[in-house]
Amino acid sequence: MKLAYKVWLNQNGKAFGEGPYQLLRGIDRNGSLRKAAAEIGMSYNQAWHLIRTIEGRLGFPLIQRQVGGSSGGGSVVTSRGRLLMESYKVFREEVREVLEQLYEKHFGEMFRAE
Amino acid sequence: MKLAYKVWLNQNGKAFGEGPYQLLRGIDRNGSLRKAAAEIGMSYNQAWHLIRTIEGRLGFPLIQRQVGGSSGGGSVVTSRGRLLMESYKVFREEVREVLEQLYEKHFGEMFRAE
DNA sequence: GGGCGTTATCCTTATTTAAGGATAGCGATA
DNA sequence: TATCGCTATCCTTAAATAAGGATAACGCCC
Repeated sequence: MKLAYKVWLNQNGKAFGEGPYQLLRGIDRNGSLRKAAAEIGMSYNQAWHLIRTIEGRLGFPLIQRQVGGSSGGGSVVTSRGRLLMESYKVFREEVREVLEQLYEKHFGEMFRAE
Repeated sequence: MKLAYKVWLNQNGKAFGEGPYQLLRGIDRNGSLRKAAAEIGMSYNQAWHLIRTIEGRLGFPLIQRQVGGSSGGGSVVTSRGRLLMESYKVFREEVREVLEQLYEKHFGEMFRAE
């Protein structure tokens, strides 16, 4: 038995969460949405739709696109995107810690004896 | 913008969460799975499958069934079911409080100015 | 101007999950 | 023994979500 959870920002639907966070991290490392998606086992298709959708809900762009060019193009995380990404990074870690504590407090004993 | 989340116990899939909790509460009040389901807008079908599935995952019964009888039958929450229900009640409340605090801490400022 | 890899879309097909209808069986009680 | 409301299932349909193929456009660079 263990605790499971999902946490996300909501504004007319999911506006930011684990998926977008991982995607932004990958873009940051690779300079490419396509590569970032491949890296986390997500189809480019899905990744593209995801970023597009949540940008619409957030109301500001998370990445700056470069279509064409010597390397074919690429994407970089915007400053607001980076700010959100960094905040979420700390937030998710603190959430993880506190939820583990609460689980232990309320259910640890109940499910340890089995 | 606001925080959204789901928290549940997992053992070979969802083993307990908000849905089952509300269902147990309803059974406690009504003495009937059917009435409890109707009360929270869930079909009896779905409710029956839900209870059955999570009982399998938990490994112990949440309710005791009475098939037939003067009133047609009914269900009552078992003692272990009640224990789980009560623990979850407090757990979920503390989760709510702490997640609200963390959201405020990390995103309150970011999304207040808009 | 041709090549290349990326972004930008569209569209079709699976897969999963939700919804709901239908029906049998049960057993205390009147 | 007939009634009544509930549990126990099965089965079909609908809806939402995921998966993935296909293709156009773009623009630096050789």
